[in-house]
This record gives sequence, C-alpha cells and structure tokens, in this order.
Amino acid sequence: MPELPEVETICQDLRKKIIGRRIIKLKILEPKLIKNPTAQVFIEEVTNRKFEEVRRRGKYLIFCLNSGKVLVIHLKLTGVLLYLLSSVPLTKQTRIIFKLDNDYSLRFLDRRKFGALYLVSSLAEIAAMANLGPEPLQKEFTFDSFYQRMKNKKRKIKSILLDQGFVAGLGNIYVNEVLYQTKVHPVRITTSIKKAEASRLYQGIRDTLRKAIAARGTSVNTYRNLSGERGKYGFALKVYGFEGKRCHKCGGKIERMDLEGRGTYFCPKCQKL
DNA sequence: AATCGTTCCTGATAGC
DNA sequence: TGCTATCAGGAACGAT
Repeated sequence: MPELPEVETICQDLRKKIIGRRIIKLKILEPKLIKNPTAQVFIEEVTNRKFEEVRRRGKYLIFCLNSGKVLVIHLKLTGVLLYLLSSVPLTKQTRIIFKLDNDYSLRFLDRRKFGALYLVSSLAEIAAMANLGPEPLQKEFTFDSFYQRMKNKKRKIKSILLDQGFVAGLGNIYVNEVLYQTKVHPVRITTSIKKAEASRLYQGIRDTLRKAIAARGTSVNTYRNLSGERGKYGFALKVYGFEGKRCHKCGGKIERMDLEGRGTYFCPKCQKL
C-alpha cells in the first residue's frame, strides 16, 4: 500500500520525468476511477495540457497543469504509476494512459480499482484533502501540537496515527513499525500516553518516514516506483507481517490482532498495555 | 465524539 | 486437479 514514503518517491521521480511535458492523448480504460468531472470532461480538460509542477500532500499526488487546473491522484491500495515508452505493451491492470509528447507514457495501473483521480480548480474541492492533518516531515508538525492534539482525544493510538486528519500520510505498515519501535501498544488510549512516550512516537514517525524515503519505500505488496522497481525498506521492517516470528528485541512472539479492520502486528512483551 | 459495519475490487491462497 | 470461500485494506459513509 503506498503510504507517504512511497508517494514521495513517485513524486520525486515524476518531477524528473514529466515536468514540461505535454499530454497529447489520454485513454481511460476504467472510467470509474475518475471521481471528479465526468471521464469525458476530464479527457477534454487534460488533453493538450502540460505538466507544470508535481507535489505531494499526504498520500495524494498533485499535478499542476498549465491550464491552471490541478490533477490529483490517490493510489489507494494497489495503484501504480509507471513511466514507460509508449511502445511497451499494455498489461492487464492498466486503467489510464497519459500519452506524452516524447514517446513515453504515464500509465496508471490498479489491480483492485480503488484508486481515485480528480481534476479540480482548487484542492479545497476535495473534502478529504481539505481535512488533512499536518505533513509529518514539515515544520508545521511540531511535538507540542502533536502531543496536545493527542491529549484532546480519547482514541486508540493506532487509530489516531492512521487518521489522515490527525497526521497526513501514515498508513498501516509504518504505524505498525513506529509503535513497535517505540514500544507503545497499538490499543493504548491517547489520554494515557505519557509525554516521554509521545516524544518517542513523534521522533519515531519522522525517523521512520525519512529512512523509508531514503530506501525508496516499501514493496510488501504491489508498490513499485515510476520505473517499476521495488522499494528497499521492506528489508527494514520489524513487525509488519511477522506474525508468529521472533521479536528481535526480546525473543518473544509477534502477534497479530484485528484493529478496526486493519492487520495489527505487535510484540506483547515489548508493547505493554 | 468515537466506533462499528459496509462498500469499493481482484488476486492470492487455504480448504475441501 | 479444480472449485469456492476468505482475506488483504485506504477511506468514505451511514448508523449506533
């Protein structure tokens, strides 16, 4: 599942490849993925426009076009963006193709069709984006506000870290890893979290995200970068997907529980309730 | 306010 | 072997 480090990796690669490029043809094989205007209007407004800027906000990719409109893509669970020579044969999971003015295409693949594309005049038109919390690697994400906002809620720590309105960009893999690293049980209630623990969480979030970006993301599943390569952070994972395996800190067994529909991995000895 | 269940979807896998 | 049921989960949504 692409989370902040994966989307950031794609974003960095996109900047190098598509800035200044014109979209000369757009093929939508799966119109359902276009959430904002109709697929027809989307095609009309994207075709012949140039990519001027690419940015990331949370898990959203933001493409500013030279028309002033903004294309937004969320990869959800299985979305993949590939920059390929247009002559490369299409694969089965290809859903949308942006043919560029240089023999290359930007292709959106999505095995499970959960992805979402929008074309808007302002990001505020996308409600979920308007409600996004701070960017964890930016200045706006301070320890004081992180701790205060946590204290103002009465929720499970794992739920709140996954909440995009609390902090933008974390997903299930990195939240499991951060909680394990910092020895905080996923079900701990935010009001009971001590300042020292919150501090470890805050640092852990930033540290983990930075390292994962440096490793170009995690490819547990379908994630691939723009060139179709896997991220290397999967080798650094310590709990996610390790049910029944030994905890490398205490030698105990990693357990898995269901928390609000998400696979939740933890070491019951290191992460006490 | 917080949580729960449901929906979207397909491929991998477990079980028979 | 080959079928079918189950599971994975980001985020929106409605209900409790």
